[in-house]
Amino acid sequence: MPAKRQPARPSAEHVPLKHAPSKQASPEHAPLELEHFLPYQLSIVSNTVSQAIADDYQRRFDLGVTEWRVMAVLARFDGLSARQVAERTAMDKVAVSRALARLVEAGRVSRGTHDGDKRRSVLSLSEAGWAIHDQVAPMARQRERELLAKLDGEEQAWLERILDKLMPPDSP
Amino acid sequence: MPAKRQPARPSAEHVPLKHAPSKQASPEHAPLELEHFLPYQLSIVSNTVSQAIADDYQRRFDLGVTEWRVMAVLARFDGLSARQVAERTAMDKVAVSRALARLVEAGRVSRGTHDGDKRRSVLSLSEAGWAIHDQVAPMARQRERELLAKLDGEEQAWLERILDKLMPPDSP
DNA sequence: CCGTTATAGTTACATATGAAACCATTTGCA
DNA sequence: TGCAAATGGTTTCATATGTAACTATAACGG
Repeated sequence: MPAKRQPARPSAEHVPLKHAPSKQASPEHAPLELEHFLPYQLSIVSNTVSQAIADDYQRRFDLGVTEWRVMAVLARFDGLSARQVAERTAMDKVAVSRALARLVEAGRVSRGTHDGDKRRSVLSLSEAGWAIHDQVAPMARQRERELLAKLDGEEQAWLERILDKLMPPDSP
Repeated sequence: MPAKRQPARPSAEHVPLKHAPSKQASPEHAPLELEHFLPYQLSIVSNTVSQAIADDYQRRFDLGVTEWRVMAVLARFDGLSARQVAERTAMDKVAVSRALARLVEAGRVSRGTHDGDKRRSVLSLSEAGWAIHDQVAPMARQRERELLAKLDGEEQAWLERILDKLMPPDSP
């Protein structure tokens, strides 16, 4: 199956290579254009955004992303168990366990035991937890707005719709 | 500043809480709906997708995501230096250094020294590297197609456009 | 009832990742 | 020139994260 010839790849620099460029002009190596490869783009955009947001509260409150996520769901659903938190945050139970350890230690979350099932925990934001939450939540929203500001209204609507479709069908 | 009353949050379970739910019905705690929070969605979708793709080649070729990215850019741009690879992959130089260490060790990338600047390296995929590349690239594309298959044509077009806009303005 | 199996959560280990310190070389410029 | 500052890369260390093993409790089947 004779291969279709590729246009010569751009050579990065006009510099004589010391070592052989292996199969430089060889056929069929249709290379990925990373910067237009969807999973790559998603990863970049996601990391950039998350990083930007996290930087805000990370240092200021000594609060990790995972911890923040846990707090966010406890703000909406009081009294969840660790497992339920895991479901709602798309984190695995180990991550949740660790986040909770820190949060409880810091007095931001209170942990009780489920009546009638001593395995389960019953989790709530404490006063201190709420105080943090009420500062971080607006910051997060603000960052989201800044991100969306790069798009016009139509694009924003589509993005919302598209992400909803791409989200794995988990959280109830 | 007297607060606007929130509708009572749904209580997670119909179970008596042992410990006080702190400020259960307290006002003003407008909680984030994580599952509609853009950065969160991006993170989930991105991780899900990357994971799915990586699983394919990770085990089969003992090839990490970072290594694959390096290979992908070397497939397009032969003879790059490590720093240039870093730029093109949005990875930091440490990550690139490590990825290269493994790739060179595995004989998938050959590393020379730049004539006239002994600090710089000159990188190329080796034969073995190309062999891997030519197997992985189609797999990656296939996964991308599967992801896009969840969207109709119009949505696909918008997504592409939107991601291009959201991508940080780096790679030349 | 009692033993098996499942579930909630934690711990331990191994690997990944990021920041900063660290060489070597090159560049800029007094 | 020659020396301070910058650049390319690697190493080190501290932290994060994932997998598997483990503990405790609960549910199930005979």
